[in-house]
Amino acid sequence: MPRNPEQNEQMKEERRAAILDNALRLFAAKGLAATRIAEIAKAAGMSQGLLYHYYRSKEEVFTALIGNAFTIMNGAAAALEALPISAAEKIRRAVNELFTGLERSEHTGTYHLLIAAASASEGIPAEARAIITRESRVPYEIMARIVKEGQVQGTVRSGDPEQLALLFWTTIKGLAIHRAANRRTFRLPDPDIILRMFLKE
Amino acid sequence: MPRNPEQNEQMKEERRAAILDNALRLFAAKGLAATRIAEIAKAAGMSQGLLYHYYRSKEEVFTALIGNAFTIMNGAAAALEALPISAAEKIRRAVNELFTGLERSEHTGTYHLLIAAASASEGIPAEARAIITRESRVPYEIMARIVKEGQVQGTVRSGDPEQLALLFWTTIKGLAIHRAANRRTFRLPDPDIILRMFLKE
DNA sequence: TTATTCATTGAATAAACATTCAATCAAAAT
DNA sequence: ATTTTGATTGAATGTTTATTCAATGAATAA
Repeated sequence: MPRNPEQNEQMKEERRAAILDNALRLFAAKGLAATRIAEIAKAAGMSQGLLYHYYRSKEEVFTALIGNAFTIMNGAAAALEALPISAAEKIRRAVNELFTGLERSEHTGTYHLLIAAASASEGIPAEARAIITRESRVPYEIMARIVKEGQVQGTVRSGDPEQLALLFWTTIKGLAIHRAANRRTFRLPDPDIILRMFLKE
Repeated sequence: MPRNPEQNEQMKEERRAAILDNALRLFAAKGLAATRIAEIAKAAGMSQGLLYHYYRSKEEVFTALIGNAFTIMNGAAAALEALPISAAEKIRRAVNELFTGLERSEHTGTYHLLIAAASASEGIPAEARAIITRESRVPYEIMARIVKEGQVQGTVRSGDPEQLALLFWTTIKGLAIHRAANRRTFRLPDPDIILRMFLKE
């Protein structure tokens, strides 16, 4: 409809966003193979044909989402690491912010679920697999550095930093997945229980 | 080939087992929708037609696996609870046995992954969903009782037993999924780190 | 007005796949 | 030997679904 260059560009962005938002929800809930292009298009309020005007295939939509997921997650992790606060405080804040994201049903929680499912799944697009291989270590590495820093500062428990970082993220993943499976009844546990694994008391 | 009644029955059991074993691996790796009946049949060493002689549909195979998963997991949890040992010892043993299962790539680990993915996924067969709804609380309830028992015995940390049980299982789930996504590089962390969440030191 | 440019649609196409089925085959019973 | 029984096969069927495409519409430029 619009030909005004700026408006046009903005509408295209909105279309793209509508596709990605709805695809994220559907892919996270049902997986790549079980999600129908027709569903995504309908949920995004457009015809199937138009969706193909914006993305070349279902796989391309999926891959775009995987890219976004890591941009957001790894960006947040990097921002956390850069904060001018103690390592122990970084860990506390990480748990609290991740919990807040899960509680509010923000995209973040859904992204976590998408990544967890995609990482474990064979048969995802090669490009998506490449992104996962390249990016998925980042949060673990960042958390391992924070742990090491905290051990130097004397506030974080001793133990292999990589193991502690692994447990940090797998615990979060486990909660995100459990929440997805139990949206109705899910209540977040006390963050202090998790922090016990990492912080001296 | 065989008409001898016992041999016949045994071969049928082997066929069924071959179907279920291979379907478990494939469903856990790719999900229900992305797994092809042709793949399962080929992996199980039989024609597609024969598979339909044993199960009416792909969904029926899937549902059978979900049933088995809970039979095994909930049975193991119940057996653990019944052991004549202290609550703290039960928790230690649970972590160790689950870790052993994960380490050895036994079925148990794959079942955990299957259940985690299936629970979070919409679009699984109604009967499978019903089994999940009915059975999935069991391990949480058992662990909550063990925690409560341990709190009475003074060896388990204070805190809402249900929250502690939730964290116990979501942490295990998170590790199982991470392992599935990183078979090559995965190394189990020190069990004591997890036990810190639950046991007094 | 008319022409042009793209977003947009919905139906057509073609491939993938679950499921069915008619035909074998091998053992055991007669 | 012949018949019966049930496992087994592989090709045929029909449905579902991703993808393509020819046609439409709406805004600007000429």
